Amino acid sequence: MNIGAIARRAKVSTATVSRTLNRNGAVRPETAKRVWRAAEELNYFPNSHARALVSGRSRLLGLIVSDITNPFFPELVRQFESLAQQHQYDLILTSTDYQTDRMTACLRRMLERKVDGVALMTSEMDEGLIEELSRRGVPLVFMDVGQVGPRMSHVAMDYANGIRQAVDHVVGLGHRRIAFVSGPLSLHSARVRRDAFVDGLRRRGITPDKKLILESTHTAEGGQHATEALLRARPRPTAIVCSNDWTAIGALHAIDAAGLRVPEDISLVGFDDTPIASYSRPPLTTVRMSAADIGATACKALFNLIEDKKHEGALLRIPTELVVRGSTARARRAK
Amino acid sequence: MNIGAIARRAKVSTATVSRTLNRNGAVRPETAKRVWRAAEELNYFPNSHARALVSGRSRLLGLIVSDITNPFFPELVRQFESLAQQHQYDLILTSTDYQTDRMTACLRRMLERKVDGVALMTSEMDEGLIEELSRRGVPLVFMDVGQVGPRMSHVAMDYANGIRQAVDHVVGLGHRRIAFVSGPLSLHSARVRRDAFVDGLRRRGITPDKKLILESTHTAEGGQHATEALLRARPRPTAIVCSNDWTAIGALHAIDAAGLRVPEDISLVGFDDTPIASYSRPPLTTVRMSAADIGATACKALFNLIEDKKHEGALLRIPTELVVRGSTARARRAK
DNA sequence: GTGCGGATTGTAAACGATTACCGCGAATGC
DNA sequence: GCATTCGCGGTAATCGTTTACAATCCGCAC
Repeated sequence: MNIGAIARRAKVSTATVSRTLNRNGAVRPETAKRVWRAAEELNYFPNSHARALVSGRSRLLGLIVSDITNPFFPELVRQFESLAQQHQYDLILTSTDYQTDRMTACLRRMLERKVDGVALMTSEMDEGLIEELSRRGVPLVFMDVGQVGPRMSHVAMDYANGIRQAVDHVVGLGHRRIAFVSGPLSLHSARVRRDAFVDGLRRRGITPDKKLILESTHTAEGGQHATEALLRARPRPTAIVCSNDWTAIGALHAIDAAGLRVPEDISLVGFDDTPIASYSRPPLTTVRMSAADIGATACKALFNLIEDKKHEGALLRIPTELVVRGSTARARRAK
Repeated sequence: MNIGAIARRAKVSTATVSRTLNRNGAVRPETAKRVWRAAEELNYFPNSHARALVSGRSRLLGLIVSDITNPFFPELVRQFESLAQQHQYDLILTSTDYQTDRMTACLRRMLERKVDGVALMTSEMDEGLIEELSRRGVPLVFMDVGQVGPRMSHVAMDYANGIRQAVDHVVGLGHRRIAFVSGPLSLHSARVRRDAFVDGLRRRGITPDKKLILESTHTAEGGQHATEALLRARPRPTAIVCSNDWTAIGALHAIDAAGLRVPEDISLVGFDDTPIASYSRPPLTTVRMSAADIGATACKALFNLIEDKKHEGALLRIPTELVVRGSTARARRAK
């Protein structure tokens, strides 16, 4: 069931079959009809490897994330895939699991598969292979951390602004002892947020207290442990900003376990606005960074790079927005 | 940078290069060394399309799910992908978004890409294309709904048993008016669970009350609405079994909004044991069906089918386990 | 009748690998 | 000393497309 079989059945050459099936080149309508019918009867499906081999384009897009299990990603992947599908592209999804060697393997396979473009949102990098991809003209879109260059776009998230919004919000509510539960500081994006927190506090005339800034793991467990530690501080913080919704959920548990209440005793702010934020109790005040937007933006950026002859990359900013729900409240008068 | 370039540089033929790089065929060590060095120097990466074209195998696996955004899937995908990666397979991920035409498109693309196997967990099906895949000898693994046959395995989840465990648990706690929030009954798996609920009740000598069985959407919103309706029933149910953790979360909200408490006033059971279950307040009693297990089982089943010469499919059962947490308690003495 | 041009269609060369088959020299057996 | 075997490596066919180029057909103007 290849193009040759169709050709025989329709009594034409393989060239004509190809022309018909791809609707390019001129084919007399009656000839075309014969070809279509033959293809139909033989249940023909084109072989994309053969196609890719000769055309040099695979209609394959690579998407590399660190961990699909992180609740932030599914919506991103969904949007990305949906757009890719609309444009008849297939998606190769890989996770690095936060390991550099897996990242290397991923990129290598992308190279071998001749993907038409790669979007990546991970902190692990393999500079060598990235450069190799770039050298071979493979369009790249970095999400989170990255650069802009020829055939290289960057979807940047405005973490700094988001955290600043969070800080302004709780400061505006009268809080002064404000804690921050950071993600692993090995991650660039975590450092950015931590720095933005410190900076946000200073802007409002508050001297950050090192003891109130804890490193954690971007998980509920991490948030829980960090918060347990924070609650032992004296005087206790009256507000906690978390670098992630799930750490906030963990914090919620720790606070609950300590017999305190959110938001009456302690205000809590999350980050990302994943689905859990609206369904925790109380619902989380959080900073929205739309994963769907990011996925869609990245995919479109990739298409632009693929089609654009000028090969100019772009810097695309994802805005953040403070979503006030029930986990923050006015600070109680200092005792 | 193809095999020919390496051949020239190492002053051998392309055949020798291929033999060296694939470590099959006999090549004198010194010749091999020259080839490796040339490959290294030229930064060579094999072209998988050319490979696939001649070998007929693509080292590509298709994974089709209905919606990656459903919190049950990420862990499944992660496990599947991880295993695939270990075996040097790449993953093409597609979502059907619950639409049959997207399913058709997905399967068609799998066919064109000559994937070595497809695993699918969706309710949408395209019998025609499935059969086409099967006819072409593509191994298939169905999760959830499906059949066993030549080159066709089925990873079956024991929904019925899971629901029965849930029912037994609440009945054991003294509940008699037990409600069930079902998923959309257009889904086979939802019907199975609903039927198992009815059956479980009967086994314990309780006549199911139609008014206490509501169809919903497998989302938090759905659970919330359904529960609001349930709470208006008189006498009120004292326990609610949900067909999904997120509907249970929605139920939790509805109950809270009504000024009632879980588990004191109403006991609540979820299903799946997604991460949210342990981090809701109270933590959900739920039926665990390990998504990780399912993903791993499916992937292994696929490998078996790919390697097995006998082409025998298998039926693999995923067990369920009741996880008792804080959302269920003894029924209060009937007033 | 001849020549021209546009519309169709065919021939064959890529694309980049794998591999069946063959050739050649050296080692081995007798 | 000759045949046989084995180790190594080259030649060329093959996988299923696309596409440059050439060939053919047809209508039409002269």
